[in-house]
Amino acid sequence: MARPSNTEERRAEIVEAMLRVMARQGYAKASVAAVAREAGLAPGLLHYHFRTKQEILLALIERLASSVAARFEGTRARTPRGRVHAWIDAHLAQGEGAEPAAVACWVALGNEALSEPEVRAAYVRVIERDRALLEDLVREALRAEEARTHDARRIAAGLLAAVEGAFRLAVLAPEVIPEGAAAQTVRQMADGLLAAAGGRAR
Amino acid sequence: MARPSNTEERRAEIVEAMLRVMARQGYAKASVAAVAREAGLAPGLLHYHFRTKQEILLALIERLASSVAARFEGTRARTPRGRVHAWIDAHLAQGEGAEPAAVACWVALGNEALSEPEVRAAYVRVIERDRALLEDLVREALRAEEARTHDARRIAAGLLAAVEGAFRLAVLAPEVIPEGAAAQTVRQMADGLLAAAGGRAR
Amino acid sequence: MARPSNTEERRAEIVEAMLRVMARQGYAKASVAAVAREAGLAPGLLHYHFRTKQEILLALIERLASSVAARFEGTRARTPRGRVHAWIDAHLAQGEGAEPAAVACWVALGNEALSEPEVRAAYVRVIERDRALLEDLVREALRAEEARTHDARRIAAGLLAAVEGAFRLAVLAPEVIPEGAAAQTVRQMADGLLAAAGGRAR
Amino acid sequence: MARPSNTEERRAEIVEAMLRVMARQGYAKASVAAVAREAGLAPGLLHYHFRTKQEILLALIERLASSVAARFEGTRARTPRGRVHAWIDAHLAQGEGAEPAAVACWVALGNEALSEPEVRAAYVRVIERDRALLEDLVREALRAEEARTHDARRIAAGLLAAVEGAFRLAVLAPEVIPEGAAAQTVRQMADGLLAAAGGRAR
DNA sequence: GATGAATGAGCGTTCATTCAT
DNA sequence: AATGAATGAACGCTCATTCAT
Repeated sequence: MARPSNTEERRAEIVEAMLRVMARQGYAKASVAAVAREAGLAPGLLHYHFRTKQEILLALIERLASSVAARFEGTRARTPRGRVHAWIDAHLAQGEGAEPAAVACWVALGNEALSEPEVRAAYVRVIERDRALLEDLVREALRAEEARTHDARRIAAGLLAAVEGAFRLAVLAPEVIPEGAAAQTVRQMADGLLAAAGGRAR
Repeated sequence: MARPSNTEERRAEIVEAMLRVMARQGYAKASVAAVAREAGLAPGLLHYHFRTKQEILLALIERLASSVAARFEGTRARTPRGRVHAWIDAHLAQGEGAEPAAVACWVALGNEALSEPEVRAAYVRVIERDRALLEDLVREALRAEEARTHDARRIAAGLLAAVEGAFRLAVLAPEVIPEGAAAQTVRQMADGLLAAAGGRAR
Repeated sequence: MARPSNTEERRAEIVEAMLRVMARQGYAKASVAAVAREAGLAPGLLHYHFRTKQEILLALIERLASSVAARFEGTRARTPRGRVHAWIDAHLAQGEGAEPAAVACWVALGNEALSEPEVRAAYVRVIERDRALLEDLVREALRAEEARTHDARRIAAGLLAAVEGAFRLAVLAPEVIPEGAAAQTVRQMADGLLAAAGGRAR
Repeated sequence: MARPSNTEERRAEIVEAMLRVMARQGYAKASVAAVAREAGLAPGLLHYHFRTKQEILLALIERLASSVAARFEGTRARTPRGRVHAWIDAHLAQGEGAEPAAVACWVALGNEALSEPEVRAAYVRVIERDRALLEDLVREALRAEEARTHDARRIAAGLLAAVEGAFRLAVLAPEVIPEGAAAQTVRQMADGLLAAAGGRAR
C-alpha cells in the first residue's frame, strides 16, 4: 500500500535548491517559498521534510563540507608538501570540481552563524575538522623536512584563514583577486610558512 | 533664531549603535527598532536622519574603512617591509586600536553585499582602496630588495584575503585561530611571498 | 491529492470587502487590516491572493465596470433614443441593480487615480470604453432622427460628465440633488443635446 | 518690540502650497513636510499657523470657492439666460481666470470629504451656496421666458452635476473630453433643460 | 507524500503632531 | 515667528510555520 519513501532524494533536492538560492541572495532573503519554487515543490512540502528553515541550512553545511572533502580525497599527491598543496587546491583550484555557487553559499552562511548558535556550532565543527586535517598534513610536511612541528597548528589556521578570505573575495569582489591566482598564492604562502618554521627551502 | 542642527552627531551615534547591534546579530536581524533602542532613540528618528536602513549601513562602511586607515596612518615604520607589516598590524594586531565589534560588523556586512548591489559597490570600493594601498607598499618592498615588482598586485590580493579570512575566523570560530597569532602568521606569509618574488631572505 | 484552489472566490470576497470599506472611508483609509477585518480574513492572506493593495483596487475597478455594463445589457429598449436613456438609467436609476456603495467607491477611486498612473490608466480604460459605447448610441439616435452625427462624441462626453458629476453629488452632497431626480434630468439633457445637434424634437 | 504679524500672508502662502501639492498628489499624499517644502517653510511652522493639516484643507476650500465666485462676479452678462451661461463659463471656460490646479484640487478634495465629516460639511456648504446661486439664475431665466419655475432647483442641480463631472473628467481623463468643449456642451444642456421646463426656444 | 491556503508576528517606513530652542 | 529634531502610532508587506484536504 505504502509507496516507497523518496525522502532522502527530496531532502537532497531541497538542499541543492537552498544552495542555489542562498548563493544568489544570502540566507535571510532565501525565503522558504523561494527555495520551494527553485526546487519545483510546494512550500508546505519543505516543512514536511525539514522541521525548520534552519534545519535545511544545517543539512546544507554538511553537504558543503562533504564536497570539499571528496575533492581532496580524489587527489593523489605523493609527497607531504604535495598533500598540503592538494588540500589548498581542493578548496581553491578552478576547473573540475570547483563549485562557485557552493563557495558563495559558504560565504553567505557566515552571517547566520554570527547570530544563531546552532548554525555557528555546525560551522565551527566543519571548520575545525578541516583545520585538524590540514594541521596533520602540515605536521607531516614539517617532519619530512626535519623541522620542528611546534607551529603546525598556527600554520594550518593561517592557511585556513587565507582560504576563507579568498572565498570571500572571490564572491564579493572578484575584480580584486586575479582569476585563478588564489590557489597559486596560497601555495606560496604555505611554502613560506613551512620555511619559516625551519623547513628546507623548496 | 532657530534650533542648531545636531544631525552629524546623531548620525554618528546611530552608526555606532548599528555597529554594535550588527556585531551581535548581523544586518538582517539588526532591525531599525533594535538599533534605535541601542542608541536610546525613537524608531522614527532614524528615518529622519537616514533615508533608509541601508543608508545607515553605507555610512557604517565608511566608518569602518576610516578607522582601519587611521590606525595604519598612526604607525611609524621606517623600512618598506616594515610598512607592509604595519599594514597587516593595522588590520590584525590586538591591543590599542583593535575593535572586535568593528571586525564582527565587517564580517557581517559581507552578507548584505552578496545581494544588494549598492552595498556591494561600497564594499568593493573600500576593499579596492585598501588593496591598492597594500600593493604600493608591496611594490616598494620588492623594489627595495631589488626584486621584480611584477607580482605586487597578486601578493597584495593574497595578503588581503588572509586578513579577510582571519577576520572571519576570529569572529565565527575564535577557537580555531590562536589569540593574537593572526598578525604574526600573516607577517610570515608576507615575508614568504616577498621572498618567492625574488626578494632577499629576511 | 492536493487542496483544491479557492483563489477566485477569495479574490472576489476581498474585492467586495474593499468595495464596502472604500465606500465608507476612501482608498487611503481603507487599510489592508480594515479590509481583512471586513472580509473576516487574516491580514496576511490578502497579500497571498493579491500582490499589493493597489492590485485589489485594480480588480475592484473591473468589478465596478462590469456591474454597470451588466445593468445596461439587462435593458430592452427598442428605439435608438430609448437606448440612450437606458444607458443613463443603467448608471443613475434608483431601484433594482442600483449599488450606492459601488457609486461611492467609484467616486473615491478618483483620488487614487490622480496620483497613481496605473490606477489612472485603469480608470481611463473603463471610462473610455463607456464613452465609446455611449457615443455609438448617440450616433444611432442622431442618425435615426436624420441629424448630422458630427457632435456624437462631444455629446457622449457631456453626458458622461453629467453622470460622473451626479455620482459625486449623490455621494458627497446628497441633499443637493433630489432623490432619484438625476436620471430624469440627465435624460432631459440628452434630449436637449440631440435636439441641438439637429434632431427632431421629441 | 513685537514685529508686525505676517500671519495672514503666511496662511495664504501655505494654502497655495497645499493647493499645488494636492493638485499633483491628492490630499492623503500631500504630507505636511511636502507642503512645507513647496512653500519654502519649515515643517513646524505649518502647525504654528494652522492647528492641523485638515484646517489647511478647510481654508483651501474657502479659497477655491472664492476664486470661482470672483470669476463669476467679473462677468457682465445682461440677459437672464446670459447669466446662466456666465455661471457655467466661470466654472468651465478655458483662458483667463482658469486654474487647472484648482480644479485638480477640487476633485481631489472629494476623497477627504467622503470620510471626514468636517471636510464634507465645508464641501457641502460651498456646493450648496453655488447651487443656490445657480438656482436663482435659472429661476430668473425661466421667469423671463414665462416658464414655470417649479423645476429650477432640479435644473440647477443637474447643471452643477455636469460641471462637477466635467471637472473630474478634465483632471482624470482629459483625453475623453475635447479641449474646451465642456463649457459649450453644458451651455447646450442648460438650454435644453430650460426648454424642457417650458422656456421659449433660444 | 503532497498541496496551497491560512496565520500572525515582525519588518522598514511614513507621517501628523509636539516642543525645546 | 520660526526652526528642525523628536515622538510614536499606523501603514503595506514579508515570511516561517501550520494544517485541512
